Formats: sequence, structure tokens, C-alpha cells
Amino acid sequence: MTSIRARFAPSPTGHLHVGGARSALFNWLFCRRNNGAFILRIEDTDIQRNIEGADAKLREDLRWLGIDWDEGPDVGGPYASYNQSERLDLYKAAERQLLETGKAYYAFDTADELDAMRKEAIARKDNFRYPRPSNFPSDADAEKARADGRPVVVRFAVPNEPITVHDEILGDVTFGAGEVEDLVIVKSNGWPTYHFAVVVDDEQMKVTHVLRAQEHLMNTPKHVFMQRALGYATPVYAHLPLVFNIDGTKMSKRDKHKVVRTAVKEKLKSKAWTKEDAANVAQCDPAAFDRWLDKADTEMDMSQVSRLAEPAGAVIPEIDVHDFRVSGYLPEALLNFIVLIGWLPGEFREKLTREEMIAAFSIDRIGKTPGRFDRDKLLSMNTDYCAAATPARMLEAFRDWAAVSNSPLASLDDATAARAIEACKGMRTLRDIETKAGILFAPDEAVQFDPAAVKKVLDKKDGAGYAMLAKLLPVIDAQEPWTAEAVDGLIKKLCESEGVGMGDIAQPLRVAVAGKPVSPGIGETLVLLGKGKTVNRIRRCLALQA
RNA sequence: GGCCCGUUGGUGCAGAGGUAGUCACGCCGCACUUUCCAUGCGGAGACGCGGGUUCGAUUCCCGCACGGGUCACCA
Repeated sequence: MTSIRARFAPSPTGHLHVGGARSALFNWLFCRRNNGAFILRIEDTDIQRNIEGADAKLREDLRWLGIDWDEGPDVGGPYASYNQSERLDLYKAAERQLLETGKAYYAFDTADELDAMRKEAIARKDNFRYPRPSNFPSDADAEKARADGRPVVVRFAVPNEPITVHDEILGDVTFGAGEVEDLVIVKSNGWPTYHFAVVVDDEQMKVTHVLRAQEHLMNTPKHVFMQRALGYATPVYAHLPLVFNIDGTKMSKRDKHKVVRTAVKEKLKSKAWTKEDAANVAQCDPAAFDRWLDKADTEMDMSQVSRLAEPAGAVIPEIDVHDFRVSGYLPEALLNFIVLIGWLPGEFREKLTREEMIAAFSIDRIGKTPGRFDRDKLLSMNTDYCAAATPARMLEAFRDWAAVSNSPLASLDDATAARAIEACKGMRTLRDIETKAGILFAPDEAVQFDPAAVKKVLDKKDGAGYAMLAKLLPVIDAQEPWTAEAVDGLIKKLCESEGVGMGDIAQPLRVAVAGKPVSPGIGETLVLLGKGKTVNRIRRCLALQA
């Protein structure tokens, strides 16, 4: 029996995408379930696209989710290196083998020439397939072409025969003869293309199972043909259903641009902004902004897009794992949510710990239908996880969130943070703690009074709210002890003596100390604030009246 | 356009040749209530269409429609 080996092979172009996280998770679960080895391999053969430090981010995102690996760039392993950029010799050897056996050949077309051929094919309503020469160029021809300044690539000569690939999820999938074109396997800069590198690496790393997104299904015949040509084993394939947005479109990083672009266009249409205004807000070159507006996502980077989001009234959707971390999701909740996209354990049970997922995982329970990324469901799941987590866990998660999101609450001491968390029970995300209680830890001058709240809670009925505050001030000042229970008790007693409801007292107080009608329970709110600041803020609020 | 995959309430998922179901999210209503959140209870809501096989099909077969993926010197 061969031992199971599977890998997750991202390219270092940024943070880990939730779709990628799902692929990583499934491979990881599969390995853990079957005592296999989980490999992390960095596919960095596209030198231009690699982003500095992206692999470190990727690893951090994976670790945050609780996914670890047995072999990889940082932990090493028997088949190092685990960075494709350090494995050129291997690809060169395989390239040589293919060239010498006449299963691959040199080609010298320029990008423009290829483009013209494709356009011509489209004009003829034909599918473009690279025309294989009847005689393959020799090494000397390649040398000469290089010397002439022509690009030299190597193409794989795909056998002209039908192929059936077996997929553990989809069953047998057949492709007709001639469906697959002679793909480039070595680029003109000498680096292998993805297709070639995966095949070589999977063989060399003895990968037995490949669980990957269904967008790779069409690549599988290419890979299998190459495996045969090289005398390699073919791993077991399982193509995971795609992850869609709730509206059925494919979830992608582009969605971030899309949302902001749509909002910006609204602004322009309503003449609220001019293009110059928008480019200024984005701190972007106007010409580049124009191109961006015309769907060129690469023309502005995320920091520029982010600057536009709020003023344009757009909320950038979370796409990367890191986005969810910054938004205040618990990794265990995100993980649980992600595992449910395309998979469900046998029983009617959704909440699963990592260990339960491992115990229950099997490929044959993976569905074929695309999963939709239902943000409401995630939110609800996170709410449940927050409610179920121990105080110690919540404190730890809160600290992590405060750090990665640059929250001012990062400076709270443990005891205070724990109380703030407790006061915000029922929160949906960790960020709710900041939106709900953050103002209590800010300087008194930072309180901004929300006009609508002032009108509704304080001004109404000839300033009854203000009157109540004035009456409350000395009582609160004299209150001892200053605990949530005691303060709540005090207010309840006042309700009776004044003959009013809780709302008539709690709401004015809330607006006075928080500037808005939202905060934790009133006793908690005032105690978290402290008596001195409570009194100070009430005075500050009363000054509004004049 | 070629090729490939998919189609059970708004979403995720069960299900069996005899005319659909649990759970969860969402939605609606009610309750609780000092705000927001949360919580409790109740409710509405579906087998894409057309053929065929069959006594009978949502379940099997074919076609169509719809959705999606893929057709790079990106991975």
C-alpha cells in the first residue's frame, strides 16, 4: 500500500483566497484522515507575477486557519526544494527527455504572430489550435532562432487520440482526439509553464492524490498526456466544485474592484463627483483611473481602491482569508464555513471541530454542484462560535483581531478587554466590540453626537432627555459602589420613583456617553467608562442644550 | 463559438422508481427588551422545460433551456 501524499500549491501573488483555502483544507483533511503527508509547494515560476513576501502571507493565512503541513518551503522535507523557482534542473531534465524522444518540439513564434493566427481562426469561426510542424526544429535551429532574436519556446506534442480521465467526484470524463492543443511547456525565458512544472513536481514529490478546483478539469488531459510521455504515474484526481458568490458569479479578487467601480460610476453619473475628484480621492493618476474605470483592474492597486470605497459608499467584500481575519471572524468559524462549501458530513450536523472534520472527511461526500459563498450564513456561524467560545479563547481572538486590524482597542489591558468582550455578548464579529464599545475607551472629546440620536432621545418632548440627564448627574456622582449590577439597580429604582420606563433614562445616558443610541447594557456601559468619565461626558452633553 | 461540468424552496444540503424532507442560513410574523446585537416560538417557500422507458418518474435515457468552467510564453 502506498502512503497517501497530497499537496496545496499556490502561487505567491498575494494573500490566500477563500477558494484556495478551501482547496488547501480539503487536501489537508484528506491527508490527516488517511495518515498521509500534506505538502505545501510554492508555484513561483512566473517571475514577473511573484509578489515579494506573498509566500509568507500565504503561510500565515494557512496557519491562522489551523492548517499545518508536513513538507514545505519552511519546514523542508525529502523532496526539497518546495519552491518551484529552485527546481529548474528537474524541469530542464524532463524537457531534455521530451525533446530527445520527439514528444516535444521547439517553436519560434512571436506573441504578435500567435495573436494574428488566433484572430484569423476566430474570423473563420474555427478553434485555434497550434499547427504542429511536420519536421521538428533541431537544437541547432533553436540556437539560430535565439541568435536571430526570436523567442524560443518548447511545445508538447499532444498525442492525437481521445482520452478519458477518471475523477473521483465527477466520474469518467472523456475528451475527443485533437481537443487538446500543443501547449507551451517551456517559456522563452527558460522557465517551465505551470502545466509542465506540476507534472514534474507531482511525480518527483510522489503525490498520489490531487484535489483541486474544477476550473482545472480541462487541464487534466494535458497533464495526463505528459505523465504518459514521461513515464510518470498518474495521481488520483478529484475536482472540487467551484466557489461562487451568492449571485452565482465566480468569486474572485476582481470583485473588490467591481464593487467599488460600480459605486464610483454611480457617483459620476449623479454628478456628485467628477473624474478628477475621484482620481484625487484615489490618489491615482487620472489616465490610469480612466483605464481602471474601464475595467482594467491592474491600473489601480488595492490601497487606491480602498481610498475610494468609503467616500463612494461601497463596502469592499472580503475575499481573502486575511480580509475575514481583519473583519473580525474567528478562524474556527471560517474554517467550518468553508468546509461546508461542497461537502457535508453524513449526518445532519454542520458545526464541526477540526478533529470532527478530519474524522468525517471523505471524498465521496464531496458534491458536484458549485457552492455559493453565503455571507449571511458565515456571519451567523461566526455569531454562534463567538457565543460558544470560552472567555480565554475570545480574549486571544480579540487580541489577534485588534492587532491585525490596527484597532485602538489593541492597547486595552487583558482585564478590560475581557470585560469589553463580556459586555458585547451576542456579537457577530470581533469588530462589533469596537463599533459598540470602542467609544468608551476613547478620550471624552472624541465623542461625536449623532444629530438624529440627539433629536430623538434628548430634544424630544421639550428636552425631556436633557432634563433627565441633569437630574441624573448628582445621583450618579454619588453612586457607590460602581459596578454594573449596582448601576443597573440604581437606574431601575429611578425608573420607579420617576414613573418612567427604562428607555427614558437609559437612552439619554447612552447618547450622552457614547454619542449614539448603541452601546452595551447601560450598567456595563457606564462601568466600563468609569464614573469620572461618565460624569464628565454627561456634563459635556448637557452643554449641547444651549 | 468548440470542449467540459452542473440544475431539489432565496442559499447550503437529504432523499427514494410510487408523486418530497430534516437541519442550518435568509425571509415574514410574534415574543423578550434600556439601544444595537443576540435569544425563543411560529410561518411561507422547491424537484428548469420537452420527449421517451415504465402501471407509475422529481429519481433512468435523450433533447432543449439556463447557469458555470475552460480555450495564454497565468497559475
